Amino acid sequence: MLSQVMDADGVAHAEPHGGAGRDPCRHCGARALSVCAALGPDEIRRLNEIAHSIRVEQHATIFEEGQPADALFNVTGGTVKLYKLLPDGRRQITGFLVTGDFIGLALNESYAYTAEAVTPTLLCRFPRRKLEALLDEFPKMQRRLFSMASNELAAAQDQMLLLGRKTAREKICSFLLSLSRRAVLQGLGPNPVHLPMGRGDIADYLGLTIETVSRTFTQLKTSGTIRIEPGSRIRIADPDGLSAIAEGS
Amino acid sequence: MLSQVMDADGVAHAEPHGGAGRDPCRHCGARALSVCAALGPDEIRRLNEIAHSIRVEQHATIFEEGQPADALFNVTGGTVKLYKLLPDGRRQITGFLVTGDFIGLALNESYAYTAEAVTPTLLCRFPRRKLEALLDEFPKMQRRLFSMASNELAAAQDQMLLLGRKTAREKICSFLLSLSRRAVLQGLGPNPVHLPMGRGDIADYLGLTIETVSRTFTQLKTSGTIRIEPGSRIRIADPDGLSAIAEGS
DNA sequence: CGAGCGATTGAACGCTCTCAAAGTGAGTGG
DNA sequence: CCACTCACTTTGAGAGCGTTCAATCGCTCG
Repeated sequence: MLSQVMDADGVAHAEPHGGAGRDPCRHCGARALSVCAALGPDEIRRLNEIAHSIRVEQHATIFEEGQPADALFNVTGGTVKLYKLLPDGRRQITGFLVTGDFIGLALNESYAYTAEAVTPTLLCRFPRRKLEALLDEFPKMQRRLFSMASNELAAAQDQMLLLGRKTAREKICSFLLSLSRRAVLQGLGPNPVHLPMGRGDIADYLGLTIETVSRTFTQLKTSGTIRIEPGSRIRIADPDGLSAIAEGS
Repeated sequence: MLSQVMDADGVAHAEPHGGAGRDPCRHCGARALSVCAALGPDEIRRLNEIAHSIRVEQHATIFEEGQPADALFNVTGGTVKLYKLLPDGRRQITGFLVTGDFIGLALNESYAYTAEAVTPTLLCRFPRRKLEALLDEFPKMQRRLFSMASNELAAAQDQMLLLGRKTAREKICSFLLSLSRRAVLQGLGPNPVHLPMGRGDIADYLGLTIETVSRTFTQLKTSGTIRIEPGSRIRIADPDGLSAIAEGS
């Protein structure tokens, strides 16, 4: 529904689209999912004052690793990937963010990773200084962000286990499971799973190559664990089998 | 100096060693490094009231993955490893913690990993409920913990890049560099680097096997990049070379 | 219908793992 | 004081999983 609107017109650059004075929060798709869910009306109003809604076209860069971290973002529609690069071009995607996710929880002076839109994306932009001031004023907001950072830390540790110790097949199955669980959190069904990103992105997220990702999908399809459906969708035909493989048993 | 004291006597189990009423903070080795560095006298006093100093012998488990997270810890001496296990025993160490580090920043209901003492260790134990209450009272403390979580998140992302995209040699060099940098933060010299953990722990931290870790050390020694010294110490003979390898160039 | 990009498939290579044995060193007991 | 023990580390040989290089397929969009 969101992507339909956004597919209709290509936007060249990030472009203000509401903001202070207006009321972008009122129709925000992330309202129930993100920081905002924990806030009172007064806090929402103050957040509203410093926030600007931003639209980003597919494949556009939101910010780059090493740039001064002037702003934080809340994803209100679409999918974003975060990645780090080695000098020779090897890439590790550290996360895919969807509606409700916060970009920039690692509140440092400069961005530790590049953020890029996987699909056309809507963001809510918060100037860092102003947000930090608000955090001092509203401990509840800070508490909420801290809690989100905690969850992200736990997810990062799961990902380390995946990257360091799982086989290609286990990685793919874990990935599909986590997408399925996330879809449920988003209020969607657990099956089939939509993969907005390409094979290359999946490979760089799981520490594999495109070819291995593709071969593993084929193999899971052949074994009857999944079915590949049109529109970048994968149906989990054997959820228990998928879970069993994902956990290495 | 600390380990000398602790090597002198074996302690069977975690054992209170100071706490409310006393003043464990006064002589705390982490005082200048940890949360406490950002706190005022009043806050320190209140922390002091809920904290207990704990001594843990080498190889003892501090808590296990999945247990209810009743307490958080601050490492005040020694080295601790955190790890996650797959059902078949494969292990991923997600971090080595030293003096000043906080265990349990992922403030969830249950521990997401097992914590185990690599060396004899001193900890400062905070009951979770009481600490959370203090956090509400002292936003500055919460801010500090949030900031530590942010840093840990950034470190986790670096580790994902390492696990997913670096070669064995690059992993080892990155590991040595990070230990060297950490030693400087601890007020020690950058060279030589002390490795309190065994090859197996290094392997499980870097997503390698013991044999590959050993072979890679030998190879770096042969190429003149490092020298292996007695007492689990490694001298970085060619810091620039080490950095170059670590970053993949 | 043709162009072009992403995905799939194939074949061969190589880095790391696995299995196995020898080496090393700290702690123990004779 | 020295030999023994046991755990850890190192070294060797061979195998395998995932990669690399290359070609084909198939979908989407002009």
